[in-house]
Amino acid sequence: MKDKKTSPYHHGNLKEELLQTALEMIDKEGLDAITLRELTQRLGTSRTAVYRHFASKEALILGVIEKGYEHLNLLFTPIFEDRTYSVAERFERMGREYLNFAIEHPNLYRLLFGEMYRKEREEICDYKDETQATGLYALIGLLTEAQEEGIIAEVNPLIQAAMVWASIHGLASLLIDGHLMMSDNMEAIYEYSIGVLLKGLQ
Amino acid sequence: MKDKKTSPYHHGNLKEELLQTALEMIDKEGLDAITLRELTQRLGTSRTAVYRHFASKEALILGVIEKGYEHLNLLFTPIFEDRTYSVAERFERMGREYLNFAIEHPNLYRLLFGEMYRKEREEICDYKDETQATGLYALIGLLTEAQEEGIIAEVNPLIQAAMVWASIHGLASLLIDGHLMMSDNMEAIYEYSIGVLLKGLQ
DNA sequence: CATTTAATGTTAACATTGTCAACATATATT
DNA sequence: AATATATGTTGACAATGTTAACATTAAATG
Repeated sequence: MKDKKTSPYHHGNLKEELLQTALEMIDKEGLDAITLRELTQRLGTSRTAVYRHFASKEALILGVIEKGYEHLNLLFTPIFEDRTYSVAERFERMGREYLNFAIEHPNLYRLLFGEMYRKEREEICDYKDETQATGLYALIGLLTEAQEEGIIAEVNPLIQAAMVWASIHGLASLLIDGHLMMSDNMEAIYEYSIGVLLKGLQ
Repeated sequence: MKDKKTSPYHHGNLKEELLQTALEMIDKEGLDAITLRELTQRLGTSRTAVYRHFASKEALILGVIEKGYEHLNLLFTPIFEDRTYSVAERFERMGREYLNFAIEHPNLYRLLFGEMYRKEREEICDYKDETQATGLYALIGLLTEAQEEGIIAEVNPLIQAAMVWASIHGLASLLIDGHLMMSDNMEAIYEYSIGVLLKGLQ
Protein backbone atom coordinates (compact mmCIF):
# COMPACT_ATOMS: atom_id res chain seq x y z
CA MET A 1 0.00 0.00 0.00
CA LYS A 2 2.77 2.37 0.82
CA ASP A 3 5.16 1.40 -1.94
CA LYS A 4 6.96 4.70 -2.17
CA LYS A 5 8.83 3.83 -5.32
CA THR A 6 5.82 3.24 -7.50
CA SER A 7 3.06 5.31 -5.99
CA PRO A 8 3.22 7.22 -2.75
CA TYR A 9 -0.14 8.17 -1.38
CA HIS A 10 0.67 11.82 -1.66
CA HIS A 11 1.78 12.92 -5.02
CA GLY A 12 3.83 15.86 -3.86
CA ASN A 13 3.35 18.34 -6.65
CA LEU A 14 0.00 17.44 -8.07
CA LYS A 15 -1.41 20.91 -8.63
CA GLU A 16 1.47 22.06 -10.77
CA GLU A 17 1.62 18.80 -12.68
CA LEU A 18 -2.09 18.93 -13.34
CA LEU A 19 -1.69 22.35 -14.90
CA GLN A 20 1.33 21.31 -16.90
CA THR A 21 -0.13 18.06 -18.18
CA ALA A 22 -3.45 19.68 -18.96
CA LEU A 23 -1.67 22.35 -20.95
CA GLU A 24 0.26 19.74 -22.90
CA MET A 25 -2.86 17.70 -23.54
CA ILE A 26 -4.78 20.71 -24.78
CA ASP A 27 -1.86 21.70 -26.95
CA LYS A 28 -1.46 18.30 -28.57
CA GLU A 29 -4.96 16.86 -28.55
CA GLY A 30 -7.33 19.78 -28.17
CA LEU A 31 -9.53 20.98 -25.38
CA ASP A 32 -12.23 18.42 -26.05
CA ALA A 33 -9.79 15.55 -25.60
CA ILE A 34 -9.31 16.45 -21.97
CA THR A 35 -11.28 14.42 -19.47
CA LEU A 36 -10.50 14.46 -15.78
CA ARG A 37 -10.26 10.71 -15.84
CA GLU A 38 -7.72 10.66 -18.65
CA LEU A 39 -5.75 13.53 -17.15
CA THR A 40 -5.49 12.02 -13.69
CA GLN A 41 -4.74 8.59 -15.06
CA ARG A 42 -1.66 9.94 -16.79
CA LEU A 43 -0.48 11.33 -13.49
CA GLY A 44 -1.22 8.12 -11.66
CA THR A 45 -3.86 9.50 -9.33
CA SER A 46 -7.55 8.88 -9.01
CA ARG A 47 -10.19 10.80 -10.94
CA THR A 48 -11.29 13.07 -8.15
CA ALA A 49 -7.89 14.11 -6.87
CA VAL A 50 -8.32 17.22 -9.00
CA TYR A 51 -10.91 18.51 -6.59
CA ARG A 52 -8.34 18.90 -3.80
CA HIS A 53 -6.63 21.57 -5.88
CA PHE A 54 -9.32 23.03 -8.13
CA ALA A 55 -12.96 23.74 -7.53
CA SER A 56 -13.94 22.28 -10.88
CA LYS A 57 -12.71 21.30 -14.29
CA GLU A 58 -13.42 24.83 -15.39
CA ALA A 59 -11.20 26.24 -12.65
CA LEU A 60 -8.39 23.97 -13.79
CA ILE A 61 -8.73 25.18 -17.37
CA LEU A 62 -8.72 28.77 -16.18
CA GLY A 63 -5.44 27.97 -14.47
CA VAL A 64 -4.09 26.65 -17.73
CA ILE A 65 -5.16 29.84 -19.45
CA GLU A 66 -3.31 31.92 -16.88
CA LYS A 67 -0.23 29.78 -17.37
CA GLY A 68 -0.55 30.17 -21.12
CA TYR A 69 -0.64 33.94 -20.88
CA GLU A 70 2.53 34.01 -18.82
CA HIS A 71 4.20 31.78 -21.36
CA LEU A 72 3.18 34.06 -24.21
CA ASN A 73 4.39 37.11 -22.38
CA LEU A 74 7.86 35.61 -22.04
CA LEU A 75 7.80 34.72 -25.72
CA PHE A 76 6.63 38.00 -27.20
CA THR A 77 7.88 40.82 -25.03
CA PRO A 78 11.59 40.39 -25.88
CA ILE A 79 10.81 40.67 -29.57
CA PHE A 80 8.92 43.87 -29.08
CA GLU A 81 11.67 45.40 -27.05
CA ASP A 82 14.71 44.26 -29.01
CA ARG A 83 16.09 47.62 -30.05
CA THR A 84 18.69 46.12 -32.34
CA TYR A 85 15.88 46.11 -34.87
CA SER A 86 14.10 49.11 -36.28
CA VAL A 87 10.52 49.78 -35.35
CA ALA A 88 9.25 48.56 -38.70
CA GLU A 89 11.35 45.41 -38.44
CA ARG A 90 10.09 44.71 -34.95
CA PHE A 91 6.56 45.22 -36.19
CA GLU A 92 7.06 42.70 -38.92
CA ARG A 93 8.83 40.22 -36.65
CA MET A 94 6.23 40.35 -33.92
CA GLY A 95 3.44 39.62 -36.37
CA ARG A 96 5.34 36.67 -37.75
CA GLU A 97 6.06 35.27 -34.31
CA TYR A 98 2.42 35.71 -33.33
CA LEU A 99 1.23 33.89 -36.43
CA ASN A 100 3.79 31.16 -35.94
CA PHE A 101 2.57 30.54 -32.44
CA ALA A 102 -1.01 30.28 -33.62
CA ILE A 103 -0.12 27.86 -36.40
CA GLU A 104 2.12 25.69 -34.24
CA HIS A 105 -0.23 25.68 -31.27
CA PRO A 106 -3.72 26.15 -32.65
CA ASN A 107 -5.42 24.55 -29.67
CA LEU A 108 -3.60 26.75 -27.21
CA TYR A 109 -4.19 29.78 -29.36
CA ARG A 110 -7.93 29.16 -29.42
CA LEU A 111 -7.94 28.61 -25.69
CA LEU A 112 -6.18 31.90 -25.01
CA PHE A 113 -7.86 34.11 -27.57
CA GLY A 114 -11.17 32.40 -28.16
CA GLU A 115 -14.45 32.55 -26.32
CA MET A 116 -13.67 29.74 -23.89
CA TYR A 117 -14.88 30.65 -20.44
CA ARG A 118 -15.20 34.27 -21.53
CA LYS A 119 -17.37 35.16 -18.59
CA GLU A 120 -15.27 33.48 -15.96
CA ARG A 121 -12.00 34.60 -17.46
CA GLU A 122 -12.90 38.19 -16.78
CA GLU A 123 -12.78 37.45 -13.09
CA ILE A 124 -9.27 36.09 -13.01
CA CYS A 125 -7.72 38.51 -15.45
CA ASP A 126 -9.01 41.95 -16.10
CA TYR A 127 -8.20 44.11 -19.06
CA LYS A 128 -4.82 45.22 -17.79
CA ASP A 129 -3.68 41.68 -17.09
CA GLU A 130 -4.58 40.32 -20.47
CA THR A 131 -3.33 43.41 -22.22
CA GLN A 132 0.02 43.03 -20.56
CA ALA A 133 0.26 39.29 -20.79
CA THR A 134 -0.64 38.99 -24.43
CA GLY A 135 1.70 41.61 -25.65
CA LEU A 136 -0.97 44.14 -26.53
CA TYR A 137 0.71 46.42 -24.05
CA ALA A 138 4.02 46.02 -25.82
CA LEU A 139 2.30 46.59 -29.16
CA ILE A 140 0.95 49.89 -27.91
CA GLY A 141 4.47 50.84 -26.88
CA LEU A 142 5.84 49.92 -30.28
CA LEU A 143 3.18 51.98 -32.05
CA THR A 144 3.92 54.93 -29.80
CA GLU A 145 7.56 54.62 -30.75
CA ALA A 146 6.58 54.52 -34.40
CA GLN A 147 4.54 57.67 -33.96
CA GLU A 148 7.50 59.45 -32.40
CA GLU A 149 9.66 58.48 -35.34
CA GLY A 150 7.03 59.82 -37.70
CA ILE A 151 6.52 56.47 -39.37
CA ILE A 152 2.80 56.36 -38.64
CA ALA A 153 0.13 58.95 -37.94
CA GLU A 154 -0.36 60.31 -34.46
CA VAL A 155 -3.61 58.63 -33.54
CA ASN A 156 -4.70 57.17 -30.22
CA PRO A 157 -2.30 54.20 -30.10
CA LEU A 158 -4.90 52.13 -28.29
CA ILE A 159 -7.13 52.29 -31.33
CA GLN A 160 -4.22 51.60 -33.62
CA ALA A 161 -3.20 48.62 -31.54
CA ALA A 162 -6.71 47.21 -31.59
CA MET A 163 -6.83 47.52 -35.35
CA VAL A 164 -3.44 45.89 -35.87
CA TRP A 165 -4.09 43.12 -33.38
CA ALA A 166 -7.46 42.41 -34.96
CA SER A 167 -5.87 42.09 -38.40
CA ILE A 168 -3.25 39.60 -37.31
CA HIS A 169 -5.62 37.75 -35.01
CA GLY A 170 -8.13 37.48 -37.82
CA LEU A 171 -5.52 36.06 -40.14
CA ALA A 172 -4.39 33.56 -37.52
CA SER A 173 -7.94 32.52 -36.69
CA LEU A 174 -9.09 32.06 -40.25
CA LEU A 175 -5.98 30.03 -40.96
CA ILE A 176 -6.09 27.63 -38.04
CA ASP A 177 -9.84 27.23 -38.27
CA GLY A 178 -9.65 26.25 -41.91
CA HIS A 179 -11.49 29.12 -43.51
CA LEU A 180 -8.63 30.37 -45.66
CA MET A 181 -7.90 27.69 -48.18
CA MET A 182 -4.67 29.23 -49.31
CA SER A 183 -2.16 28.02 -46.79
CA ASP A 184 0.34 27.83 -49.63
CA ASN A 185 -0.06 31.56 -50.21
CA MET A 186 0.35 32.08 -46.50
CA GLU A 187 3.65 33.95 -46.74
CA ALA A 188 2.37 36.18 -49.52
CA ILE A 189 -0.75 37.06 -47.58
CA TYR A 190 1.23 37.86 -44.48
CA GLU A 191 3.73 40.11 -46.21
CA TYR A 192 0.97 41.87 -48.08
CA SER A 193 -0.96 42.39 -44.84
CA ILE A 194 1.99 43.95 -43.07
CA GLY A 195 2.51 46.22 -46.04
CA VAL A 196 -1.12 47.32 -46.09
CA LEU A 197 -1.03 47.98 -42.36
CA LEU A 198 2.17 50.02 -42.41
CA LYS A 199 0.94 52.04 -45.34
CA GLY A 200 -2.54 52.50 -43.93
CA LEU A 201 -1.26 53.60 -40.55
CA GLN A 202 0.68 56.47 -42.07
CA MET B 1 -53.16 7.24 -29.20
CA LYS B 2 -53.94 8.81 -32.53
CA ASP B 3 -55.14 12.14 -31.21
CA LYS B 4 -54.19 14.17 -34.22
CA LYS B 5 -54.83 17.48 -32.58
CA THR B 6 -52.32 17.18 -29.79
CA SER B 7 -49.63 14.84 -31.03
CA PRO B 8 -49.78 12.81 -34.20
CA TYR B 9 -47.38 9.94 -34.28
CA HIS B 10 -45.66 11.34 -37.31
CA HIS B 11 -44.53 14.86 -36.92
CA GLY B 12 -44.67 15.74 -40.57
CA ASN B 13 -41.84 18.15 -40.95
CA LEU B 14 -39.45 17.13 -38.23
CA LYS B 15 -36.19 17.42 -40.13
CA GLU B 16 -36.74 21.03 -41.09
CA GLU B 17 -38.04 21.98 -37.67
CA LEU B 18 -35.07 20.33 -36.00
CA LEU B 19 -32.74 22.48 -38.07
CA GLN B 20 -34.75 25.61 -37.47
CA THR B 21 -35.15 25.12 -33.73
CA ALA B 22 -31.52 24.10 -33.33
CA LEU B 23 -30.45 27.24 -35.13
CA GLU B 24 -32.63 29.39 -32.90
CA MET B 25 -31.37 27.65 -29.78
CA ILE B 26 -27.76 28.09 -30.79
CA ASP B 27 -28.41 31.71 -31.63
CA LYS B 28 -30.07 32.53 -28.34
CA GLU B 29 -28.45 30.18 -25.87
CA GLY B 30 -25.20 29.08 -27.40
CA LEU B 31 -23.99 25.83 -28.85
CA ASP B 32 -23.32 24.25 -25.50
CA ALA B 33 -26.92 24.75 -24.42
CA ILE B 34 -28.12 22.35 -27.08
CA THR B 35 -28.88 18.84 -25.95
CA LEU B 36 -30.82 16.42 -28.06
CA ARG B 37 -33.21 15.86 -25.19
CA GLU B 38 -33.95 19.56 -24.77
CA LEU B 39 -34.22 20.10 -28.50
CA THR B 40 -36.62 17.22 -29.11
CA GLN B 41 -38.65 18.06 -26.06
CA ARG B 42 -39.38 21.50 -27.46
CA LEU B 43 -40.64 19.88 -30.61
CA GLY B 44 -42.73 17.36 -28.72
CA THR B 45 -40.94 14.27 -29.93
CA SER B 46 -38.82 11.72 -28.17
CA ARG B 47 -35.08 12.11 -27.72
CA THR B 48 -34.00 9.71 -30.39
CA ALA B 49 -36.28 10.89 -33.16
CA VAL B 50 -33.32 12.91 -34.37
CA TYR B 51 -31.62 9.77 -35.53
CA ARG B 52 -34.26 9.16 -38.22
CA HIS B 53 -33.11 12.35 -39.94
CA PHE B 54 -29.49 12.84 -38.93
CA ALA B 55 -26.72 10.35 -38.35
CA SER B 56 -25.60 12.12 -35.20
CA LYS B 57 -25.78 15.33 -33.27
CA GLU B 58 -22.77 16.48 -35.21
CA ALA B 59 -24.55 15.90 -38.51
CA LEU B 60 -27.45 17.99 -37.26
CA ILE B 61 -25.14 20.84 -36.33
CA LEU B 62 -23.48 20.62 -39.73
CA GLY B 63 -26.93 21.05 -41.22
CA VAL B 64 -27.43 24.13 -39.11
CA ILE B 65 -24.11 25.49 -40.37
CA GLU B 66 -25.19 24.96 -43.95
CA LYS B 67 -28.47 26.72 -43.24
CA GLY B 68 -26.58 29.57 -41.60
CA TYR B 69 -24.37 30.07 -44.63
CA GLU B 70 -27.38 30.32 -46.91
CA HIS B 71 -28.89 32.86 -44.58
CA LEU B 72 -25.75 34.94 -44.58
CA ASN B 73 -25.51 34.82 -48.32
CA LEU B 74 -28.98 36.31 -48.65
CA LEU B 75 -28.07 38.98 -46.14
CA PHE B 76 -24.74 40.10 -47.54
CA THR B 77 -24.80 39.69 -51.28
CA PRO B 78 -27.36 42.45 -51.96
CA ILE B 79 -25.23 44.94 -50.09
CA PHE B 80 -22.17 44.06 -52.12
CA GLU B 81 -24.02 44.41 -55.36
CA ASP B 82 -26.09 47.51 -54.68
CA ARG B 83 -24.69 49.81 -57.31
CA THR B 84 -26.56 52.83 -56.04
CA TYR B 85 -23.60 53.16 -53.70
CA SER B 86 -20.02 53.82 -54.67
CA VAL B 87 -17.43 51.11 -54.29
CA ALA B 88 -15.97 52.77 -51.21
CA GLU B 89 -19.41 53.15 -49.67
CA ARG B 90 -20.28 49.54 -50.33
CA PHE B 91 -16.99 48.54 -48.80
CA GLU B 92 -17.77 50.48 -45.68
CA ARG B 93 -21.36 49.23 -45.53
CA MET B 94 -20.49 45.60 -45.94
CA GLY B 95 -18.02 45.74 -43.12
CA ARG B 96 -20.55 47.36 -40.87
CA GLU B 97 -23.21 44.80 -41.72
CA TYR B 98 -20.75 41.99 -41.13
CA LEU B 99 -19.77 43.36 -37.74
CA ASN B 100 -23.39 43.94 -36.82
CA PHE B 101 -24.25 40.36 -37.57
CA ALA B 102 -21.39 39.12 -35.41
CA ILE B 103 -22.38 41.33 -32.50
CA GLU B 104 -26.08 40.54 -32.71
CA HIS B 105 -25.56 36.82 -33.26
CA PRO B 106 -22.26 35.95 -31.60
CA ASN B 107 -23.14 32.30 -31.15
CA LEU B 108 -24.10 31.88 -34.77
CA TYR B 109 -21.05 33.82 -35.88
CA ARG B 110 -18.75 31.54 -33.91
CA LEU B 111 -20.49 28.50 -35.29
CA LEU B 112 -20.08 29.65 -38.89
CA PHE B 113 -16.59 31.10 -38.73
CA GLY B 114 -15.01 29.28 -35.81
CA GLU B 115 -13.30 25.94 -35.56
CA MET B 116 -16.43 23.94 -34.87
CA TYR B 117 -16.37 20.72 -36.79
CA ARG B 118 -13.57 22.08 -38.94
CA LYS B 119 -12.64 18.67 -40.25
CA GLU B 120 -16.14 17.50 -41.01
CA ARG B 121 -17.21 20.82 -42.44
CA GLU B 122 -14.72 20.45 -45.23
CA GLU B 123 -16.67 17.47 -46.47
CA ILE B 124 -19.99 19.22 -46.79
CA CYS B 125 -18.72 22.51 -48.14
CA ASP B 126 -15.54 22.92 -50.03
CA TYR B 127 -13.71 26.15 -50.65
CA LYS B 128 -16.00 27.37 -53.40
CA ASP B 129 -19.13 26.78 -51.34
CA GLU B 130 -17.97 28.63 -48.31
CA THR B 131 -16.37 31.36 -50.36
CA GLN B 132 -19.61 31.98 -52.17
CA ALA B 133 -21.92 31.57 -49.22
CA THR B 134 -20.07 33.83 -46.84
CA GLY B 135 -19.71 36.68 -49.22
CA LEU B 136 -15.98 36.31 -49.76
CA TYR B 137 -16.81 35.79 -53.41
CA ALA B 138 -18.72 39.06 -53.47
CA LEU B 139 -15.88 40.77 -51.64
CA ILE B 140 -13.46 39.66 -54.32
CA GLY B 141 -15.82 41.11 -56.91
CA LEU B 142 -16.01 44.40 -55.07
CA LEU B 143 -12.24 44.60 -54.80
CA THR B 144 -11.88 43.88 -58.50
CA GLU B 145 -14.28 46.71 -59.20
CA ALA B 146 -12.24 48.97 -56.95
CA GLN B 147 -9.11 48.04 -58.87
CA GLU B 148 -10.77 48.93 -62.17
CA GLU B 149 -11.74 52.31 -60.79
CA GLY B 150 -8.16 52.88 -59.70
CA ILE B 151 -9.13 53.21 -56.05
CA ILE B 152 -6.84 50.43 -54.89
CA ALA B 153 -3.68 48.83 -56.23
CA GLU B 154 -3.87 46.07 -58.80
CA VAL B 155 -2.90 43.11 -56.69
CA ASN B 156 -4.27 39.58 -56.75
CA PRO B 157 -7.77 40.31 -55.40
CA LEU B 158 -7.83 36.95 -53.65
CA ILE B 159 -4.98 38.05 -51.43
CA GLN B 160 -6.56 41.44 -50.91
CA ALA B 161 -9.85 39.82 -49.96
CA ALA B 162 -8.16 37.51 -47.50
CA MET B 163 -6.44 40.45 -45.86
CA VAL B 164 -9.61 42.52 -45.62
CA TRP B 165 -11.75 39.65 -44.40
CA ALA B 166 -9.16 38.78 -41.79
CA SER B 167 -9.15 42.33 -40.48
CA ILE B 168 -12.91 42.53 -40.06
CA HIS B 169 -13.19 38.98 -38.82
CA GLY B 170 -10.48 39.65 -36.26
CA LEU B 171 -12.28 42.72 -35.03
CA ALA B 172 -15.56 40.83 -34.78
CA SER B 173 -13.96 37.88 -33.00
CA LEU B 174 -12.04 39.92 -30.46
CA LEU B 175 -15.17 41.90 -29.72
CA ILE B 176 -17.64 39.08 -29.23
CA ASP B 177 -15.12 36.96 -27.35
CA GLY B 178 -14.44 39.73 -24.87
CA HIS B 179 -10.81 40.48 -25.65
CA LEU B 180 -11.28 44.08 -26.68
CA MET B 181 -12.40 45.98 -23.63
CA MET B 182 -13.34 49.06 -25.55
CA SER B 183 -16.79 48.34 -26.81
CA ASP B 184 -17.61 52.00 -26.23
CA ASN B 185 -14.90 52.96 -28.73
CA MET B 186 -16.34 50.39 -31.10
CA GLU B 187 -17.49 52.87 -33.71
CA ALA B 188 -14.19 54.75 -33.61
CA ILE B 189 -12.22 51.54 -34.05
CA TYR B 190 -14.35 50.44 -36.95
CA GLU B 191 -14.14 53.72 -38.83
CA TYR B 192 -10.43 53.91 -38.23
CA SER B 193 -9.99 50.34 -39.46
CA ILE B 194 -11.86 50.99 -42.69
CA GLY B 195 -9.75 54.07 -43.21
CA VAL B 196 -6.50 52.20 -42.66
CA LEU B 197 -7.61 49.45 -45.03
CA LEU B 198 -8.68 51.77 -47.84
CA LYS B 199 -5.48 53.74 -47.52
CA GLY B 200 -3.29 50.68 -47.21
CA LEU B 201 -4.83 48.99 -50.22
CA GLN B 202 -3.95 51.90 -52.50
C1' DC C 1 -58.67 -2.58 -51.84
C1' DA C 2 -55.35 -5.66 -49.42
C1' DT C 3 -50.67 -6.58 -48.46
C1' DT C 4 -46.19 -5.63 -48.12
C1' DT C 5 -42.43 -2.45 -47.54
C1' DA C 6 -40.27 1.61 -46.16
C1' DA C 7 -40.26 5.64 -43.29
C1' DT C 8 -40.72 7.59 -38.99
C1' DG C 9 -41.25 7.57 -33.90
C1' DT C 10 -40.75 5.35 -29.11
C1' DT C 11 -38.82 2.96 -25.18
C1' DA C 12 -35.14 0.75 -22.65
C1' DA C 13 -30.53 0.39 -21.89
C1' DC C 14 -25.42 1.58 -22.02
C1' DA C 15 -20.92 4.05 -21.79
C1' DT C 16 -18.81 8.35 -20.81
C1' DT C 17 -18.17 12.33 -18.08
C1' DG C 18 -18.19 15.84 -14.30
C1' DT C 19 -19.26 15.99 -9.65
C1' DC C 20 -20.21 15.00 -4.74
C1' DA C 21 -20.24 12.49 -0.26
C1' DA C 22 -18.00 9.44 2.74
C1' DC C 23 -13.95 7.41 3.93
C1' DA C 24 -8.58 6.75 4.14
C1' DT C 25 -3.97 8.26 4.72
C1' DA C 26 -0.23 11.32 5.14
C1' DT C 27 1.60 15.69 6.88
C1' DA C 28 1.55 19.66 9.99
C1' DT C 29 0.64 21.62 14.38
C1' DT C 30 0.29 21.79 19.12
C1' DA D 1 1.94 11.76 21.33
C1' DA D 2 -2.45 13.59 19.96
C1' DT D 3 -5.00 16.24 17.11
C1' DA D 4 -6.07 18.78 13.05
C1' DT D 5 -5.40 19.77 8.33
C1' DA D 6 -4.25 18.59 3.74
C1' DT D 7 -4.43 15.35 0.28
C1' DG D 8 -6.01 11.08 -2.08
C1' DT D 9 -9.54 7.20 -2.91
C1' DT D 10 -13.83 4.74 -3.65
C1' DG D 11 -18.62 4.50 -4.77
C1' DA D 12 -22.47 6.66 -6.46
C1' DC D 13 -25.38 9.91 -9.28
C1' DA D 14 -27.29 12.77 -13.00
C1' DA D 15 -26.79 14.35 -17.63
C1' DT D 16 -25.83 13.26 -22.34
C1' DG D 17 -25.10 10.97 -26.91
C1' DT D 18 -25.95 6.75 -28.81
C1' DT D 19 -27.70 2.06 -30.14
C1' DA D 20 -30.98 -1.90 -30.39
C1' DA D 21 -35.50 -3.62 -30.38
C1' DC D 22 -40.10 -2.57 -30.98
C1' DA D 23 -44.42 0.33 -32.64
C1' DT D 24 -46.96 3.02 -35.78
C1' DT D 25 -47.88 5.42 -39.89
C1' DA D 26 -47.33 6.35 -44.83
C1' DA D 27 -46.07 4.67 -49.36
C1' DA D 28 -45.76 1.30 -52.85
C1' DT D 29 -47.28 -2.71 -55.13
C1' DG D 30 -50.25 -6.35 -56.63
